[in-house]
Order: sequence, then structure tokens, then C-alpha cells
Amino acid sequence: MLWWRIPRPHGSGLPPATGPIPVKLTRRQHEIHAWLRDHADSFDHPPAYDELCQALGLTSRGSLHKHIQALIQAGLVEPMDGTHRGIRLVEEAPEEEGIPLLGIIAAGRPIEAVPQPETLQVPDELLGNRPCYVLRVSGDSMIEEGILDGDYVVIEQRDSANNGEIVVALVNNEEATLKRIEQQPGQVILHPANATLTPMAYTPDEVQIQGVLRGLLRRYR
Amino acid sequence: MLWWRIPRPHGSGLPPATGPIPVKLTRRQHEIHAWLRDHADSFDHPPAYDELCQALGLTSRGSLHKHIQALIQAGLVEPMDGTHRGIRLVEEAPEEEGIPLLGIIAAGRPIEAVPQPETLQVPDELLGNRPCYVLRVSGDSMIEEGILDGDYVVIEQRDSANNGEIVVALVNNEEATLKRIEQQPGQVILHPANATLTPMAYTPDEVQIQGVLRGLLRRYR
DNA sequence: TAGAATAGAGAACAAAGGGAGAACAGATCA
DNA sequence: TGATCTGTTCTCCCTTTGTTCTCTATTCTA
Repeated sequence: MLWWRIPRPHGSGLPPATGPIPVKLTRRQHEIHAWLRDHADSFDHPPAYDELCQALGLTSRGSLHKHIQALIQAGLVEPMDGTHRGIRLVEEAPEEEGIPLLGIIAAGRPIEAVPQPETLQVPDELLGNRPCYVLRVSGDSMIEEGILDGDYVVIEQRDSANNGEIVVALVNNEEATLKRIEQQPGQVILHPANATLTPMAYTPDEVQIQGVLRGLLRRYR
Repeated sequence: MLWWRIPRPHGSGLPPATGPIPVKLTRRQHEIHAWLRDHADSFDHPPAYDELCQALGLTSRGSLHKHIQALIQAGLVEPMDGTHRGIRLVEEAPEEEGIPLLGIIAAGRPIEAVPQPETLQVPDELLGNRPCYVLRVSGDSMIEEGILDGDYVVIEQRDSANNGEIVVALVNNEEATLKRIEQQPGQVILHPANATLTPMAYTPDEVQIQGVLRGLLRRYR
């Protein structure tokens, strides 16, 4: 199970559902609500009672009506005031804000974007003043700095860095890498922290700084 | 998220008059409460008496009822006023302040308490079900595990551990240390992660486990 | 050692949960 | 406009679930 928080896309600015906690629901009500959430996308129209009955294995609209009524009471389903337009879920309140996990960084390859943008709850202490993002580290190129395979690094978005800082650098517009940077007149050296790898030198225009390391998170399980 | 836990408002005690008291629970009641907390994740709905009976190896709902009633009395379980909605734990109100930074741990010395108790904002994802605290690491004894001088470690309060876990161990009631543990019949070996240090073996009664490493935070500046 | 506390089994019960189906009224559409 | 669809209301029924009881076995305690 992923341990970070996946934000819900908050599409329409509908009335915010002010904390209707599904805990008050009965088992069946919860089941139906879950079904609606999971299948909301597969309908081009909001499902009518009969469609829903069929999908849920019910024969009686009246039975379903009781459950939907409870969901409306709980603020999870939009009340339909006399209309015949199907069952619509109330848009979920936007999830607590976090820092986006943009992808996986492995030395020598472009940053591999994660399929769907997730966010990580990052302590304020690890953030700078500028916008930040999170990358998952793949590989051992910085192992001697205590940055291990699987760690999450908090990166402050910047296009320049001080010597000695650990940066996310884009080399030749294709390889992204996490390295300690040393900038000299005419050349930029990227130092790994792994005895089996050697520092690499580039011309300044080959290297583009994409951010500076500000924090690190690791989870043990 | 354990969605079926009820948040307990800490201003107005939810348990009517009894309050969040250190009520004397019997052994079995404590067992059942612990089981509920540990297995909360594995239910997608509050468990009914019958489910719980089956899980706990009971044949009689009536027997279970007595225990649950005691837990309700103790304010640990939400009273169900005539509903048939399953057993729901009362959840502690979310701690806004964060996790307490208890002190600094350096191999071979007692944990040095910080002068003024701070709290650290720790992502939920790094926390377990049990109470946690944070220690600042001093020294390089676990450097090869990527735990550096100055890192903050999130420790889950426990008095036992599995082999291979990294634990906070109190040796001879005076030295606290962060090490990987190996428990064998008759001896406990604490493995550092630093080539300049050697594993140390103790008798089981010399070593007291104070917690298990759950997460790590590092700040670069 | 007697009595109390703890723990469980199992029967019986009332109420809630969940569903079927009929009937109805307003909305929708041909 | 009339036929149909859709949400609503209602009544009846069975199952599930929490509760209450009594009875028994075990463990703890004065």
C-alpha cells in the first residue's frame, strides 16, 4: 500500500462537503457509496435508480431509495429536488495540501514521471521559501551521503546553486541526476557519493540545475 | 485512513461522565481493545459482533458483548445507541502539535533530554499505530545504513522487536543506543553500521528495547 | 478454602437493516 | 397530448445484530 496521500481532483467548485463522515453509514450504505465512487467515471450520465439496482443486484427501486436517501442525509449524494436526472455524488472536499511527488530520479536517466501526480505530506521544517517538490530516489549513487535507494528527497525549485550543495541536474537535456555540484570557471563537476562511480565534468551549458536538495524522508517498515 | 474510527473531541469529553480515564481493564478487555486497534485496517467496515467473535475465537456474542460494554464504559469504543452498525473505536483527537522531540541519542550514552521539549511535524505516513517520538541522532554509528549525525529518527514506542529491525535499546539501564538487533536464545546482539565499530553481545536482561525505527527525517541547509 | 472476579457458552428477544413489490405523481419525451 | 420513465411512498417480510439472561468453568484473592 502506498503510504503517501493521493489527492482527489476537485473538479467543479460545488458546495464544499463539510465533513460528512462516512462513519455514520450502515454497511450497505457504505457499499453503495463506494460503488458510486468507483464507477462514477464509467457513466456518461448519472445512473438512474433502475441502472443502479441492476448493477447492485437489487430488484426494488424502493429499497435502493432508502439507501440513497441516507447518503443524501450524510451529504454524500446531491439531493435531487423533484428532477429525474440520476444519482450524482457530492464532490469531495479537496484533500489536505501536500508537496507533489513528481517522479523517480535515477542517475543517468530522465526523471521518470509517476503515472498520476501524488502528494506527500512534508513537514514545514524541510521546506524552503520557494516552491518544492519531491522525488523518489532510485539507485545508490549517493549512498555515501546517506541517500539510499527508495528515499524521498525534497527539492527546492531553483536554477542555480552554491558549490557543495546537492542538486538535481539535467545533463544534455536528457539525463537527470542527483549529485553534489562544484562549479568552476568553464566547467561544472558533478560528484557522486559512491566509490564505484567517478565525478563527471561538463561545460556549464550542458548542465541545467533544476533544484537543490532541502530534505530527506525515509520510511522503515 | 482508518475511516471508521471516531474522532474524540478533547474539549468536551465524549464519554459522558467517566472521561478518558485509566479505567482498569481486565486482561481480556485489553486484549480485545489491542486487537481492534491492530486490525482496524483490515476491515472496510466496522466489524459486527459475529465477525469479531470469529476473529477472536469466541462462540458466543453474549460473551463478547460484556467485554465491548466495558470498553464503551472506558470510553475506548463508541457506544452504539440502538444501531446495528458494528463496533467502532474512539479515536484520539488528531495531535496538531506534532511528535515530541524527546532528546538526542548518541551511542553509549543515556538519551540526552533536550532542554525545552519541542515537537516536530512528522508526516502521518512515517507513524505507526502506536505512540511515536523523535530523537536526534548524534554520531556515526549507523552511517552505513544511511543514518547520519544530525538526522531525526521517528521511533515507535515498543518493548519488543523483530530480528533485523533497528531499535532504540537501553543497555544496563544507562546507555541508550540505536542499533540493528539480533535476538538469539540467551543473547542479544546489537549491530552497528560502521566498519570501525564491532557488534556487541549482551544477555537479554541487560538490553531493554525502547522503540523501533519507523522513519527518518533529514534537513539540508 | 470459600467467595469473588473473570471468562465463556448458549438461548431467547426486540429492534434495526435490508429487500420485494405495488401504487402513485411529476418529469420527460415522442 | 398521451405514453413512458423516474423518483417517491408505502406496506409486508425475513435476516442480522446488539442485548439480556442463565448457567458453567477457571482464576484470583482474602
